[in-house]
Amino acid sequence: MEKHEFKSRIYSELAALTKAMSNPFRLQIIDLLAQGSRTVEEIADQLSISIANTSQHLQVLKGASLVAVYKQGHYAHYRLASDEVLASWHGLRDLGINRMAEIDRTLREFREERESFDSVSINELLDKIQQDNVLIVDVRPEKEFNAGHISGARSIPIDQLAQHLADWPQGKETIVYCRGPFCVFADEAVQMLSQKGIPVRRLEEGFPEWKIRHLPISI
Amino acid sequence: MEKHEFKSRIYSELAALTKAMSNPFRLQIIDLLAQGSRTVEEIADQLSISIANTSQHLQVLKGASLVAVYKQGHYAHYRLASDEVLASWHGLRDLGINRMAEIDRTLREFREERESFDSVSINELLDKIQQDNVLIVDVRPEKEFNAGHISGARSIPIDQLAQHLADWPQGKETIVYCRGPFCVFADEAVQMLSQKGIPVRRLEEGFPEWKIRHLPISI
DNA sequence: TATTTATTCAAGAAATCTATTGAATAATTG
DNA sequence: CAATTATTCAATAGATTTCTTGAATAAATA
Repeated sequence: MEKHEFKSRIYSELAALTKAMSNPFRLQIIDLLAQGSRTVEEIADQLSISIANTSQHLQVLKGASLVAVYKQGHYAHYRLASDEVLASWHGLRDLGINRMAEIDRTLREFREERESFDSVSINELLDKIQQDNVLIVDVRPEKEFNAGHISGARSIPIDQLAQHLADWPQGKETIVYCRGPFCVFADEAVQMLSQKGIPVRRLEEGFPEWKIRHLPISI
Repeated sequence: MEKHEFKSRIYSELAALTKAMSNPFRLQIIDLLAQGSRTVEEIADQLSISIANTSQHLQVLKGASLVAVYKQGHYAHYRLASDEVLASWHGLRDLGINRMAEIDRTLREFREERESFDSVSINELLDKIQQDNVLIVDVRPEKEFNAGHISGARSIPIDQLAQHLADWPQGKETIVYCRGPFCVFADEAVQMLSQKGIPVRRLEEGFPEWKIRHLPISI
C-alpha cells in the first residue's frame, strides 16, 4: 500500500467516525445512552423528534460502530458500543466546555437563572463524603437510579422533589446529581431547594462520569 | 432560558465543534500541528492539496477555536489552540484504532508490508530505558527534532538513514519513533533496518503522545 | 391467518460542505 | 512607490447531509 493511500484511508475512516458524532441529536443520543439502553421510541421522546428521524440517526451511529442494538420482541434496544465511546465523547465535550466561549456562556446563563452556578466537582464530593458531611440526592427518574447510582445516594426523582421539601434533613449540605453536566434536573432541584433556604449545590458531572472513574456505585 | 433551548444550543455548539474536526484533511492538519506551528504553505505541501483549500480548512478550524494563528512578515503561522485539542483528537483517534475494524485492517496491512507490525508502547519503552537496554532514534526531520524530542534520542532523519546503516551500534535493540501512530517514517525505518538484520521495532505512539504525558524531553 | 405494533427503508427537497478558480488583500522587497 | 509574495476571500458546481412523508418489514397478538 502506498504511503499516500494509507494516509488517505486512515484519516478518511477517522473523519467518518467523527462525522457520525457531529450532529446535535446524535450527541444527545450518546449522552442519553450513557445512562443505559433505550428503545427507539424512548429516544425519540427524549429528543422530541420523529421516530423515523431517530431511527436514521441511530443507523448512522450504528454504521460507525458507536452504538449496538439488540432486539427483543417488538423493541430494538440501543446501547453504547463501548466505554471508549463515552470517553471519547467526554473528551470532546470537555474541550467544548473549557474552550468554547459560547458554550460557557450558555451554561452560565442557564444556571444563573436557577441559582445553580456554583457546582461541586467529583473530587470535592469525594472529600465531603470522607468527612461524612454531605447528603447525596439522585434526581434522575427512578428507573435510572435502579440501574446504578452513586453509593449512599438517596433517590428523589425531580418530579417528586416538591413533596419532600417540608422535612428535609438538616445539618449537612445537599449535593444533587443527575445525568451529566448538561442534565437540567439537578439545576431545577437546586433552584427548588435553595428557594427553601436549604444549602445545596449540584455535582458538575453526573453518574456516567462517576461510574467511568470506577468510583463506588450501588445497584 | 427554556430547558429545550438550552439543550438545543449546547448540543448544537458541540456538534459544530465536532463537525470542524470531521474532515480527513482537517484531522491531518491537527496531527501535523501537534508537532509545532506551521505556515499555510507547509501544511498544503504536507497534505498535497492547494493553498486555497488549505486556507479554507484552516479557517474552519480557527472558527471552532481549534487552532490559533500569528502572523509574522509574509507568513501566517498556525498552531493548535491548546493541549486539550490534542487530547480530544487522541481520544477520537484511539477509539478509531481500537474499535473500527477498517482502521485496524489498514494499519495492519501497511505495517505488515514493512515488517513493522510488532510495535512497542510508551510504557514498554520506559521499561527498556530503565534497563538501559535501548537505542532510541528519532526519524523525523531535523527541524522537528530540534523543536523537542525524547530525552536521550538520537536524530537520524529518515532520508539520511541509509548513510548510517553500515556502522549501526550493536548490542541494544533499536526503537524508532516519529510523529504518532499514523506517521510512516518509523515504519520505513523499521523496514530498512530489519532488512540489514538490525533488531528494531517502532514506538506505537509518537513524540506528541510522549510530551503530553509529561515524560522527559529535551530541546 | 389477519391485525397490530415498533422499526426501518426509500424518495425527494432544502440546506450544508467541498474543491476549484481567479480576484483581493496586506506585508515585504527592489 | 511598484512589484512580489503568502494568504484570504468570493463565486460556483457537485457532493453530502438532513428532515419529512409514506410505504415496507418483521415480530407479537387476536
